[in-house]
Amino acid sequence: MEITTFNDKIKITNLRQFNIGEVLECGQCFRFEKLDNNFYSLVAFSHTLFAKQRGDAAEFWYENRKLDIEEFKEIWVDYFDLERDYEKIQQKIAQDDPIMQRAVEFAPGIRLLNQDPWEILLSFIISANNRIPQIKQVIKNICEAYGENSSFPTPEQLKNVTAEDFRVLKTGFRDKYLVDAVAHVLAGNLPIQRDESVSTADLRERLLAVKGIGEKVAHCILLMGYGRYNSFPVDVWVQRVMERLYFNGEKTSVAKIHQFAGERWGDYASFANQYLFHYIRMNPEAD
DNA sequence: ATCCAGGATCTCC
DNA sequence: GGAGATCATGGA
Repeated sequence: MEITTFNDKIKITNLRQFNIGEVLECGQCFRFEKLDNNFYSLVAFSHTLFAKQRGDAAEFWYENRKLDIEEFKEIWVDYFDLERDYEKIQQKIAQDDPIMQRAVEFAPGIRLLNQDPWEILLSFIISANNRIPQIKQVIKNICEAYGENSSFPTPEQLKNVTAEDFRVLKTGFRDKYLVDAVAHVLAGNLPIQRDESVSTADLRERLLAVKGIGEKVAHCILLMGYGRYNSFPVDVWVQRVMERLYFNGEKTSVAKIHQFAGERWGDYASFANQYLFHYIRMNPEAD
């Protein structure tokens, strides 16, 4: 991977295991728009980034100002998880596993984004029993209503927002859950930056104490917000693909699926989860 | 029109 | 622990 700059853009060549479309559309993030094939805009850290890819080369730039190499390395290399060896991960999880091999080969350009825990917290509360286009719309509504320049609002900025206020933004029955999440963060019950000194078990307990966060959403937040890669969210899709392809079509409890994922994939379970989720969602009849 | 969505909660057993 | 009803919203 080589990073260079030209005009006011960043150019990366020799990109491996990275596809901007697969990264953004595999269900892990919500603030992005597809502008054309292999051409997207996305919002993170109060910045709108444009990204265009062709083969193993990609360009990244801002709309109104220069994106230099220092800033790209400071912010976006970590965000896109570009320093992790995904070739090794893919080999490891797909070894002696033809099912996982197919899932990886279907979208080998997936990367697990390092996203803001606070934004992920609210986003995945909103995701419960919801569709992705609607999740995106609700998050956009919240950003435009309370964020500075339509960036994701801070806990402070949501301090006095009521359930009724959220309801206007089309959150539906999740309005009170969002109020509770804001309160938990403002009370200091939940760290809103990645803090490796807090154990995953402790974080999980703290998350489950928030109304609207159950087992599945907690795993999503641990995975995408806090980077705890042994997390394994089990939604209807993952349950379906696990039962069909790993449990011989038999109905299986979430606890048993967690045990299986932990034993088979360990600290790479989250990567396996993301490949599987995207694979079954794009190929509902897959075997 | 009825069903359903990357679920969670409440109730009841 | 598990089964069933309910929860807003909007698209098919």
